[in-house]
Amino acid sequence: MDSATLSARLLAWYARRRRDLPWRRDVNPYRVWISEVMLQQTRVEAVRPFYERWLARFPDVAALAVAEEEEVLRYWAGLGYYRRARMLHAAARRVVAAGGELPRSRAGWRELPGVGEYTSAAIASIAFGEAVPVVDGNVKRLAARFLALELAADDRALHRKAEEWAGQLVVAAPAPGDLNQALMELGATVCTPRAADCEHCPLVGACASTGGDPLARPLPTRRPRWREVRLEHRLARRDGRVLLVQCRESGWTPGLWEPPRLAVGEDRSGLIPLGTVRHVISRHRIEATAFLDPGWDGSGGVDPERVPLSGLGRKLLGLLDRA
DNA sequence: TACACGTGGAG
DNA sequence: TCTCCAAGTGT
Repeated sequence: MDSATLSARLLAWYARRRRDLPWRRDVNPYRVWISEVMLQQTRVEAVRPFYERWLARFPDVAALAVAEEEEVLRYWAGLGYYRRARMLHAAARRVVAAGGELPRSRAGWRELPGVGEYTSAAIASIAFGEAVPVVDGNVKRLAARFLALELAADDRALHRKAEEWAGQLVVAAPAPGDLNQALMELGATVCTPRAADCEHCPLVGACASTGGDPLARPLPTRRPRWREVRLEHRLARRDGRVLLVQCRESGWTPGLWEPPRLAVGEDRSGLIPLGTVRHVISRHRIEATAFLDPGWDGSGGVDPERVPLSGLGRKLLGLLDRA
């Protein structure tokens, strides 16, 4: 089956089955940009509320550029991969400093911090109709199954094959942005990692995995080993304020806030064990024990509503509320 | 280049 | 409970 036919099938399926998502209403380059960055390695359902709040507070690139980083991070807190927010903010400031016009081409977008190979192609195709393929996890999975490629998800060879395959489809499509979104939508809803609903797939028959075992591809990747980490934190509260410190630039969640860690060997006399929380960051499994410091003099106190809390910080403060 | 970077949902 | 992994990017 030729690319034009496949593209037409995908577009027809997409027109019928596309989900109603906030960033698919009132499409403009800024909104597409925000949605694409939020969606990096993040599920649609997780993004939805963050996107709505963000757009209400930062409706355009100018509003984002003039905001303080602390507030930007507060609107991102809970979404994860916080570097995305800081790069988004830096990019907005750069755009505004250069006159306020957002780029109109893939190459222009690619120069902005936080906008890589995938995101530049997504924005250029969706917001400007540029016929460039997107290669995300969905497209790679679809390509592996459609072309019956015995390659692992993290294999660069699969990335190249997927780009080539999607490239043929997107140049054959009258609406490149919709074609790209159709591929990703298909991967997210019909041809998922753990299920393949071939009955409802517009590519059934043309796909090399039809009647076979689509779930066998792409091949499994090797996982990095978990690292167990034990931490101890000092918690204190006084007059509605709590003891918080800002995470270092070199840490897991730079710029975010959490209760300070107890150094190894630090004096624990006078501290009361509050409990333990578990938290996962990247490949680290953290077990954090909280100690209440009833003698805190209030110095360094922060209103927890006013700063972006790390996930671990949020869990630790939860122990404080129950104490 | 391999690795670091978050979080939460699904099975 | 546990593993996998989601519309990636930067170093």
